[in-house]
Amino acid sequence: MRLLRRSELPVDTVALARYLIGKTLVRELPEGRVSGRIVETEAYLVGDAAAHAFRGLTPRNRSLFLERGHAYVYFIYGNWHSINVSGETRGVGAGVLLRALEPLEGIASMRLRRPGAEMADIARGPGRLATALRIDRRLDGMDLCAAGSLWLGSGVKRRGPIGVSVRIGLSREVNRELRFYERGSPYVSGPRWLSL
DNA sequence: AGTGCGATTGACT
DNA sequence: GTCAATCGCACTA
Repeated sequence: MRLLRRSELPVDTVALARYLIGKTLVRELPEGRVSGRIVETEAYLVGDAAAHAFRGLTPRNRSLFLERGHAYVYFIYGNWHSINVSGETRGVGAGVLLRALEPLEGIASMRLRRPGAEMADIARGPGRLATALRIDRRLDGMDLCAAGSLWLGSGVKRRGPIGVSVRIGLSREVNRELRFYERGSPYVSGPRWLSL
């Protein structure tokens, strides 16, 4: 597993959302490395009414406007964090929501933060993923293409077919098929019929 | 200054 | 399957 270079990331948010399936998200913690294989993503595009960047740059969403490959971490529902990877050039607000991981390294560490969770549930869902990797707003704006406490790594296994569906949990733009997932993976979130 | 709600989760029926 | 929890942020006035 090696650090992905920014030049390897597609210069298009939809292409990036597909590209990230099968790649890894790596978190370096004092107790050791925690990592997982990305199995589910959603793209949030320019002009997309469901996107946090839709109404322009604000203090909260500014990381979405960074050069592709930076982290946008936000706090939601008073309890959870979610992480996006910015997807366009500097000044353009778009990103890829990371929705689920297949745990690879540091599973014991993840379990400490996800007590009682079944293996498949440890990082299934954006809030759970962030909890498992101890991701919070302090990591907002971090360059994921640089060695540090959070970074994107190359793929570690052969990739299965990628499925496409509508995005989960939205009240706007509900028909756009911008969710991508690894078919057959037990680590993918959402209702089963969405992941066939 | 006040209001409404959200890219969710976990507990409970 | 249903639903409350919980609070930062954007928007209105």
